[in-house]
This record gives sequence, C-alpha cells and structure tokens, in this order.
Amino acid sequence: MNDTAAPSPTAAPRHDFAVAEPRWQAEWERRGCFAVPDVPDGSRPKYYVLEMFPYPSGKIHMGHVRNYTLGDVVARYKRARGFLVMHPMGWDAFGLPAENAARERGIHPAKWTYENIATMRAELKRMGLSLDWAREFATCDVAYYGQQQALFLDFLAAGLVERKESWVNWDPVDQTVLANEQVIDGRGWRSGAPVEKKKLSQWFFRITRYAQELLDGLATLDRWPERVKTMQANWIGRSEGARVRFRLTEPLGELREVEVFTTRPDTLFGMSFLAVAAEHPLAAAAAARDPKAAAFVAECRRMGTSEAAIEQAEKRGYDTGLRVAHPFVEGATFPVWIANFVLMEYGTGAIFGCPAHDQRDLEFARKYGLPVRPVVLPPGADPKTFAIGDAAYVDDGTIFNSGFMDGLGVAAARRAAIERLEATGQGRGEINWRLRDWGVSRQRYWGCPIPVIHCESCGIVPVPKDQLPVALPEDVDFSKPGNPLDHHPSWKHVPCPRCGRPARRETDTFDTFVDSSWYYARFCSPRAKVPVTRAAVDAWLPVDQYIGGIEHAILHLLYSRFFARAMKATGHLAVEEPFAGLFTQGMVTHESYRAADGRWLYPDEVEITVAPDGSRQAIEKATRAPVTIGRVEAMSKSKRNTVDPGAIIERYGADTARWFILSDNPPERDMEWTEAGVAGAFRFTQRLHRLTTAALPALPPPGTPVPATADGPARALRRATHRAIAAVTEALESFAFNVAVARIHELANAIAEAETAGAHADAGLAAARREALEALARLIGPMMPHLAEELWSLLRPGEARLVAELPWPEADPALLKAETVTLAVQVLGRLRATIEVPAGADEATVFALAEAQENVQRALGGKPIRKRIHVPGRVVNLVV
RNA sequence: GCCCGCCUGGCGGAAUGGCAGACGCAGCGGACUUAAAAUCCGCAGCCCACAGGGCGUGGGGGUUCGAGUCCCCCGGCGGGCACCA
Repeated sequence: MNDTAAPSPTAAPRHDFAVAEPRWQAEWERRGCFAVPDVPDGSRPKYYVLEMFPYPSGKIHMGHVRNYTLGDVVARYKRARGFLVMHPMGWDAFGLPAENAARERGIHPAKWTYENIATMRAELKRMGLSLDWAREFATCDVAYYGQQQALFLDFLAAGLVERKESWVNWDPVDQTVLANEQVIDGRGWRSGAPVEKKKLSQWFFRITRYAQELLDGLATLDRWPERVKTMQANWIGRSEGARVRFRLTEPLGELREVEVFTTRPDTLFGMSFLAVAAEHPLAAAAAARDPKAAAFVAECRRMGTSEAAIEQAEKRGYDTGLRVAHPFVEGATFPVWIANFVLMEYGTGAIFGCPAHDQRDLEFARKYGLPVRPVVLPPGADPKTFAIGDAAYVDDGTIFNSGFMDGLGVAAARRAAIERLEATGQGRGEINWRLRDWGVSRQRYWGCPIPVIHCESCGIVPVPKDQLPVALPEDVDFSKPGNPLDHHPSWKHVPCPRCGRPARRETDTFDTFVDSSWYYARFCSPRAKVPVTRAAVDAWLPVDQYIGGIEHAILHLLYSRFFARAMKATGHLAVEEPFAGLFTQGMVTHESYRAADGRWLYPDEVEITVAPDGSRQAIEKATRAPVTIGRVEAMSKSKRNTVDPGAIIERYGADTARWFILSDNPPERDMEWTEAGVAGAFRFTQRLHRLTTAALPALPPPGTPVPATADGPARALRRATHRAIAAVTEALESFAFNVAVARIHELANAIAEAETAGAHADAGLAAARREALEALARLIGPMMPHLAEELWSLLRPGEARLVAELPWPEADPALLKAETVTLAVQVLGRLRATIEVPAGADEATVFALAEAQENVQRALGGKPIRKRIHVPGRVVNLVV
C-alpha cells in the first residue's frame, strides 16, 4: 500500500471511524435493529434479502465485501421503506478445500472450517452489515445436515431419488475420484497419472422430472436478469425431434438395432454414417470382439468427463465394420462408427451423421472421407450444382434428394418424416432434454452423509428418521488415499434397520450443491427440529432479493429451483420459485505485479510512481528492483493480486470500503480495486463530516421549517436537495448504486456552494442547509451506515431514533419541477445551438426561437425547412 | 468447441432512440501555508485555418429527422459447460 494515501491529521475535528464504527455497531445490536421473528405479526410487509453465503476459506475477500455491501444497501433501504427485512448470514461449510487442508497440513476439516468461520464472522461484523446474526448456521453443523438427511428421506419416499450408474474421473494412482477441476490436461492434479473414466453406482435427484416446469417457471421470474434465464433455458435444452431405430444388418450379440435421437429427421436422406459414444453398449460389444475397437474405446476413456474437454478434442472415430439399414431407403446401409464427440449423456448416446447439414458431422466426414449428400436446398440455389464446401448448410430451405419429402420446407419435412417413422414402426416423435439427472454422490469425508444402509438381504434401506442424524465420525485418517469414511474401522458397520443383520452404511456424502439448495429456507426457522417450519417459510419465502456471482447462474440456481419444487411436493413449502428477484454482481479485479525473476507480488509489496507523462512505474519495496505491471484480472491467490479487506477496514474504515465498492462502477460489472479509489472514498467521508460540522453553528434548531418565501441560493439548495432525494431513491431502486453515489456527490457540492454563498446568510438559507445536511445524512444511510449515524447525531443531538430506524426521506414534487428547460437545436440532426425556454412553452414559440438563432440560420443556409421535430424538454430538429 | 455476456476521454463510468462524456479518480493551473500535507477555486475528449468547424461510444454495414442505445457481420475480453464453490 502506498503511504501517501494514508489519512493525515487536519485542524478540523475529524471523523474518527475507528471509534465511531464499533460504537454504532454496538448500538444497533443493543437496540436489536436487525432482528426479526420467525413468524412476523404481519403489521409490516416482509422483505427477505439474501446474499449467497460464503465458503469459509480462511478470510473474507473483496468479492465477499462487494456481495455483502450490495445486499446490505438493499436491506437498509428496504427497512427505511417500511419493510420488515430478514437479512441472514451463514456458511457453506462442506467441501474439498477442508479435506485438502487435512491432507496437506494435518488439520481436521472441522477444526479448520470452524476456525475459518470464527475469523470471517469477525471480519463481516466489522463491515457493519445489518444482519440478523441469531439466524446464523453452517452447513457442516449436524443440526443442519441432519435435517438435510430428513429431506432426502422424504425425497426418496416421493420417488424423487434414484440410484444409477454414471461415469466419473478416476485417478488410478491415488485410487480416488477427481473433480473436473482436479483434472489438468487429462491427468490427476496430485498424482499426474492419466485420468480414466470409471463407472460407479451413484445417487441421483430426478431433476429431469421437472424439466418442463423449470423451463416454464423462468417466464414468471420477471426480476431475474434475462441472460441468466437464457442460460438456464439453454441448459435445460428442450428439443423436439424424433427417436429413430436403425436395424443392424447383422446382429451383434444381443444387439439388433441402434436408437438415435435427432432434431433433424428431415435430413434422414442425407445420412452418411451412424456414430455411437465410446460408452455406448454397442461400442462395448464391438470392443469385445475387435481389439482395435477396444483400443479406441480405451483411448476415449482417457479423455475425462467434462463436456468442454470432449468437445474441444480433435474429432476422431473408429469404423466398427457394422452397418445399419436406412429406415426409408430399401437396401441402403451405412457404416457404424464409434466417435469421441458423441455424448453418452445426451439423447441415446448415438447419432446419425448428415454431414451436409451439421457442422460437426461435416468435419468428421471430411476427415474420414465419408460422403456428403445435400438434402436441403437453400432458397434460390440450383439443385443440379449445389454443393457443400467447408460449411454445412443448417438454415431453412427446400428438401430435395429425399423421396417422399421432396419439395417440402424443413418444418413440414420434419413432420412428414416423423409421421412415416411412426407409421412404419421405426421411430416416433420425441421431446429430448439436455438437462440430466443430478448426481449427488461424492466419495468424500467432508460432506453430509447420505442416510441409507446397504443390506445384503434387504438391499438399500433408508435410515429411519428416528435414527437421524447420521453424524460424521470425528476420528478419521487422511493419510491413505480414497474416502476416509470408507476405511474408517467401525463407522459404516451397523445392523440393518429392517432385518437386524450386519449391514453397511452408505459412505458417499452429498454434493455440496445440495447443502446450498435449501439454506434460504432453513434461515426462516434455523433452530427448528424439522427441516423448516411451515409458518416461517410461508411467511418469509420467497427470497425477495437474492444477490451473488454470475458464476452461479446455472447450477446453484437451477438446483435451488428444483429443491423448492421437491420440498413443495413433500409438503415442506408452498412456493416453487425460491428467488423472486436475482441480481448478479461482477468480480473484483486488480492489477497484477511480477518481479523480474517471475515472482508474483502482492499490491502492498509494490510502490507505484506516476511519471509526468502519466505512465506508471512500479518497484518492489523490499529490493527497489523494477516490477512489471501486469493486466487487471480477477483477484486470485496464485497471482497475488489480492487486497485484504481486513487491512482496508483497519486503515480506512468499513464505510470507506463500502463507499468505494459502490461508487466505482455498476455492480453487475467487474470492478477494479485501486488504492487511489479507496483513498478518494476516504476523503469523501471526511468531506461530509467537515461539511456538517462546519455548518452546525449556523443552523437553526432541529425542526425549524424552511420559510416558504425562501428564494435565491436557499431555493437552489432546496431544489438540489429534493432532486437528490428523488434521484438517489430511483438509483437505489434500480441497483444503480454508482449513480446514487454520483447524486450524493452532487448534493454535497450543492451544500458546499451554498456555504460559500452563505456569507450573507439569511434564515431561509440556514434552514435550507439544515434540510440539505439532514437529507444527506439519511441518503447515505444504506451505503455508509456508520457515518450516517454520526452525522445524524451531530445534527439532531438527543434524537430518539437512529438513521437505521428512520423512514426514507421523501422528495417534495413541487421542488422537482423545472422552471425553464434547455433545448438542443439541431439542423439535420447536428447540434447548432441551444435555447432556454419556459418549461411549458408551445411549439410555435420554440420553433420561432430556434430558427432565430444566428448559428441555426447559418446552418440552414437559406434552404426551406421541410420538417420540424420538437421533443418537449429535449430537442428541436430542423430538416431541410 | 458450445451457450451467455461485455467493449464510451488517461482511468471508472453517466445518458426513457433526442445536447455524448453527469459524477468521480488521476492530471494541470491558482489560492491558503515558512514549507508540505490537507482543504478551497478553476481547466480539461481528440484535431483544425479557433466568434467557428471537423472527428468521435471496439471495427464495418443498415434502420431512423436523429443511434452509445435498435438490426446484421467481424474483432477483442470475460463467465458457464454438470465432482471448485
């Protein structure tokens, strides 16, 4: 950190945040300003503000500061607008990092997690957030995950859970399942061994059952960003098409046909091959009798399970030598390939290839010399000469070379093809979803145990509810690879609840997305001995404003929407959509710094100097050696471009940190944390304090009305005050916090101007100054809550209510109306002059005045005016 | 690769299809000070033949009396891609 940015003493009494901030935090707590009951009495409308709860990684980071500041502004603003606001906080506390800490540093995951929570809770408290801390919980509290197990049992009984096989990334050296992020270039991050795909029996939530409802529900979410809804709709991926059965020309073992899902049955006559995924039963059967096929399948298995890895890999295939018959063309047969770009999870795991009208099929066909036969003719193309080059033709056109479909458009041909498939028993129309069931099994210790027991006689037996919670054992050994729960000496050995014979506990734990899929509901009755109490969730849900990172746009939000539906189906909730309003914030970024030897340096290890030409140089403080200033990117520990919020709050106070984070840019965009920006925000807090204290001796007593006759500077200041109230209100309502900040700057400027004018102060101006300063203190309340209380207590000593308890100020409409307006005068859309007219001036007057302008006359050049456009209050445009 | 965004002065940004650059940061000039810091006042998109004019919202095209804003194409940057949270 740059020393020149340090606060330095001034002559005037300064706002001492280090004293004031803890004092006001204690006062809010003493008065219980932010506590709300589980079941409110209904005297005020409820408002539920929730920010995505943090993973307790160690310390809070700037992303948290931004997230929780945004939420706190909403919470405080809505409270002032008369709502009963619930604003809770908790911890998303299960997950891999705790296990990594255990393996790498020998700290027990629970100890590591709860210590981190204690640190981060203290940091959040220093931010002055208006939270109801009585509702706090961590998902690793047995009181939470025990209730999660109860929910699971309800879902299981309701048929919303099933067990099936799926593929995982397997590290053959560490003998463990790897997360996608642990697979780097196809190798395990710790062992470096090539990763293989392995099939495991796992638990799944049947989210696909709600595919249509989750899609339809998006239309009701009018306070969600469009792009999030688009992403979810694409993810759910409804597609209408056909399932087509292709008969193998000769059976392969028990296999006699291959089923394909296609959205383009209209292009069936353009078929040139059939391809199956490497995990497809046919590929397995082919591999069993053909070593080369087996080798190809094995190679595909080394690719990892992520869709990105599969789709970015070079398209490769293996011709099995098998052939299938065409459903419409008697005697025509096509080769069956195994292809690495066919996804087993989507459709039937098999496709028919029509290279002329699908880009991926085309690339595959070109690579392996397969025929390319166009069957859709673009409008205006000549059927005799039309040929496909490098690009498949995927748009609409007229079907040709296609027997009974010839001459139809694409849509009609689809219907005709499906009709024929159904008539001949070779297929049917089908709706297919991209959405897959949600696999929730994880072979890990630090998660919620899945409450089932495997019995050799009874099969899978749910743990009876009266035996919940299934608590994690504390004595676990992380020295061996694999799941510590699985090799714990005693934990998994239990009698079968049904037959009493020795049985085994499920040793898989839940995906941590399960934990975060219902925490919003648990906050309504956080100490209940059931997952949720109906009275509480019925009163508080849905969340009115949910705030978090765009990176959760799909999975977390979709899973939460599923959970709300599943909880409704099992009688826990009445709502289907858990989040009525959603706001997605941008990331916090910072420059990165790199020493000549390649070391990344933290911002406070670097000293920046600005040359006269504006260019910036950096040196390392410790060595005085030059440092390369890198690009601005997301704060990350690896690049060391992080700034510790604790240090910032220590140095500048929470209000400054909050103000800077709000003022820098629109909250949905990435913001750049800069030392200069924080220092500027700090100076502004001092300026507001100075403006207030300097004015105090000149102000009339609290409650003195502004004389109605006030004019001149007094009237100008009153207008500025009321314009600011209106503008800040509008900005806060629309999440334009940076604009709210700008409007508050303008009000401060207006107050300072009035102070200068106040050399000949009259009673009117003095009263207007009080009005302005009081409004200012209250308008900053949601953003800089401590300073707001401080200024308010200076202006209104002895006042019973805190800013946190006051209603929001109201703008006087009479003071908002403009008396005159400035109009732009354009000639042919180009600005030539501006004119000042009374607010309600009629068009004739406006045009006459506009055309009389010397500059306008010159621009008109004597040509006749063909058209006059007048947008009242805005612009006049003269067309010649 | 696929899906979704974003791009405006030196920088962050503002702007119901209607005066582009509000407000702030950095900068420059001045006042105050023994001096510095702090504070206060002022200047400031770029260019030119400077009472004026031209060019300007990533690049190219279009719609419109009028486009940062709407449409099409291209480029760059970012988020997600199902076991990171």
